[in-house]
Amino acid sequence: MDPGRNHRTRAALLDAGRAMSRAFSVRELHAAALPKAPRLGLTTAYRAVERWRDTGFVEPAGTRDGEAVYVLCGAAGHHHHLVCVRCGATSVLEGCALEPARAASAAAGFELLDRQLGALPARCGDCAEAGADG
Amino acid sequence: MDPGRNHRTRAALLDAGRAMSRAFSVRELHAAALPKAPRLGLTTAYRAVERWRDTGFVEPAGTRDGEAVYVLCGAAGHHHHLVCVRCGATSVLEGCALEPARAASAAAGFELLDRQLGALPARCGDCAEAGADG
DNA sequence: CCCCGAAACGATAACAGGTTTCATTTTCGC
DNA sequence: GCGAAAATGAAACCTGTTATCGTTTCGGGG
Repeated sequence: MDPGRNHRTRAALLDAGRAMSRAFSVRELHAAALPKAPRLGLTTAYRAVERWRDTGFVEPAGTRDGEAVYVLCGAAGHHHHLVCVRCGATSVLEGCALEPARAASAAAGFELLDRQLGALPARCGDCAEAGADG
Repeated sequence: MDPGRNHRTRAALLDAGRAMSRAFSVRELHAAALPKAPRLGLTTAYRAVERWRDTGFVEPAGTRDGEAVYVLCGAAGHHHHLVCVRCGATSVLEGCALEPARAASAAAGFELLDRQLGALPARCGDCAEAGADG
């Protein structure tokens, strides 16, 4: 995560991004970085996330209320994220729990694009207790 | 799929929907039904898909070029669809190939919401040949 | 066959997320 | 410091989707 030229703005966004412990939207990132970069514009937050996505620092985790959300992706090897659709809490599935699905897909003549399934919708323990069926 | 009151419009949309052999957007459905219902408005197509989704006749299959797309969901039991992200071709995975993933998720304290994974991104054989890596 | 209330329709406007534009500001190499 | 290159951010724009609202269509009862 080279901030490139040392723009304070970019550094503030990077700090805010690193501090994210759950799935976050661009708007949330913007709000989180705002205290450290008061004049931060939403456009720049979008550009930062775009760059992070290209470099693999984050990956898309679907949408929440119509907004695209992302998760930090520190690990390098093949893995998948579990993302609580309610609170955004995340967990990592090491290895490839989708291998059976991939095999079944191949049998059907399709190649499963599990790369695009980097984030799997789930419900965390806390939210399961808190109720609201789904 | 009760067309409810026999509105020609609704019947035309239903016919067009049934004829869809691949994942389709609302706009595509609208275009497909237009010949049989010349004055068909886009709003009505949106309403039809909404109703179909509520009744389980179709299910969301992600987005393509920013448009939400849907797949027919004839089968009733637990199953998943494979959807080619390139051409929209679909296939059905009977049974639950995601059971291992579900088990792994439970071990991490998360409940995998495989209902929300009704459509899995994939690449069909034809498009795999046709090239364009992904 | 005609009338009536209810439901569905469809043109338009409103809305929201996301992207693009472009003038201004910041940074880096000299 | 100085200038070029890159980054920033406010605002305009585009597009998919939803809400509004007057009009049309349907089915049933007289």
